[in-house]
Amino acid sequence: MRKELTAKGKATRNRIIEGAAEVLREKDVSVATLDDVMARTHTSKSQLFHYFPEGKDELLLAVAHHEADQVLEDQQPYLGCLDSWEAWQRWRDVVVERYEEQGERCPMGSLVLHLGRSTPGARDVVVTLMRQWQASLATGIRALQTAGHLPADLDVEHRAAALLAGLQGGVAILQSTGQADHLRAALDLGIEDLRRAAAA
Amino acid sequence: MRKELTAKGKATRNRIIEGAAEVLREKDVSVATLDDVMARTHTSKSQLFHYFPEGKDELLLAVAHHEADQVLEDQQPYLGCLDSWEAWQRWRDVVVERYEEQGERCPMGSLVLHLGRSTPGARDVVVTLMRQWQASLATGIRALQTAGHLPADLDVEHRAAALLAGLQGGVAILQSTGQADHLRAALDLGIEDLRRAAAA
DNA sequence: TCTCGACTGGACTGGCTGGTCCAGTCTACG
DNA sequence: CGTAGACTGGACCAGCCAGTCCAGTCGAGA
Repeated sequence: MRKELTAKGKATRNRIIEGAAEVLREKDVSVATLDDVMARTHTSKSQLFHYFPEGKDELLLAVAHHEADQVLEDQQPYLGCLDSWEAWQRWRDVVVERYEEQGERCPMGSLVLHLGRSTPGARDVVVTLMRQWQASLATGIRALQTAGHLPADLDVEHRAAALLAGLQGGVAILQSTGQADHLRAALDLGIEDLRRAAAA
Repeated sequence: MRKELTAKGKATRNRIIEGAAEVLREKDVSVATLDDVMARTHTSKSQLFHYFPEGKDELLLAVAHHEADQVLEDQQPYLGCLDSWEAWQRWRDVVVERYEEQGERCPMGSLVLHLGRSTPGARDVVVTLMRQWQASLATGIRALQTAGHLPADLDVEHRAAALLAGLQGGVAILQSTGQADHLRAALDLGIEDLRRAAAA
């Protein structure tokens, strides 16, 4: 990642990343080849290695970063303002819709799984993503607290963690079985239980 | 899968499956090769293709079946008798322990992800596994109902689905980040909320 | 206009790996 | 025994694919 990238160079680099992301949304990492990326982005091998000297893994890592950003962005503006029960409901709908549409393909998941521990920094992408995600949920819960909808002694982080786990699991099951029931159940009951905690 | 397998043949076939399972517990599917399996099981290529004429995918599918059985078996006898709050707690402990020990490697997950839609029957393995898993949880919740610990009008399947999602998500996060916090949070809050439903 | 270095094209290579083939051994059974 | 067919060994093949190399082109700044 040198600085000496021309505007043109930067554009090409981005085109490669985005093209690769598209490819990975269609086929699994283990099946996707550099040739696929080349075809999609109208670039040659030398360009790929020009912008990603470390080779495939470096490109894949860049794509992972790109996709991680995308994941959170796709939930906006809802994820950013979870300050009422209605807002939570809307967020739930968006999440369900997004992942139902995405279907079984999960670039992030397979990407990081594939890079694994071999590539330093791969794990960090997920760790950061999860932290940010959970932080957003926690912020939402706190917003409910300050609005007086939830008791102040609620263990916010614990709740947020469980909710995120349910969401992730729902998505995982959706991806491996094709059924969204679990995702819906996890989110609905997660929110419902939050409400119940309010009553308690 | 012909019938004409000698006792010796069966033994070899099983040795291959179990050896392959071991290999996949150490390295990802996309990295594991038939040579790895050969080395581990002291077999030759011709044997692999003798017992799995369809090649690698057929072997992998057999391993997936094997692993799916293993997953549920590892939770016994606890998963089978969730008839008291203490039993649920013990089950929780076993699950957490099992997956913490297993660490980031998840043969089932990557296996099915890798086989994907290309191999018919691959998805069925997960679907069946999830159904059985959820059924066991549902049975446990019903046991609590009949014991009078939970109200009779509780939506059992819905609860079981959400719990399973939380569990799966916790495992997924554990595997991709190395932290078991989410798994613990999901199970603890899942059970706690069940209890709260009892009070309601 | 000249020049340097960023940028691009595409042929080539080397290793890996799934899969094939055939020759040889063992074993259940008549 | 003997033999058919299950079982085993390992050499060999072919395709794929990441990565290399070099010969160019383009463009910004002196």
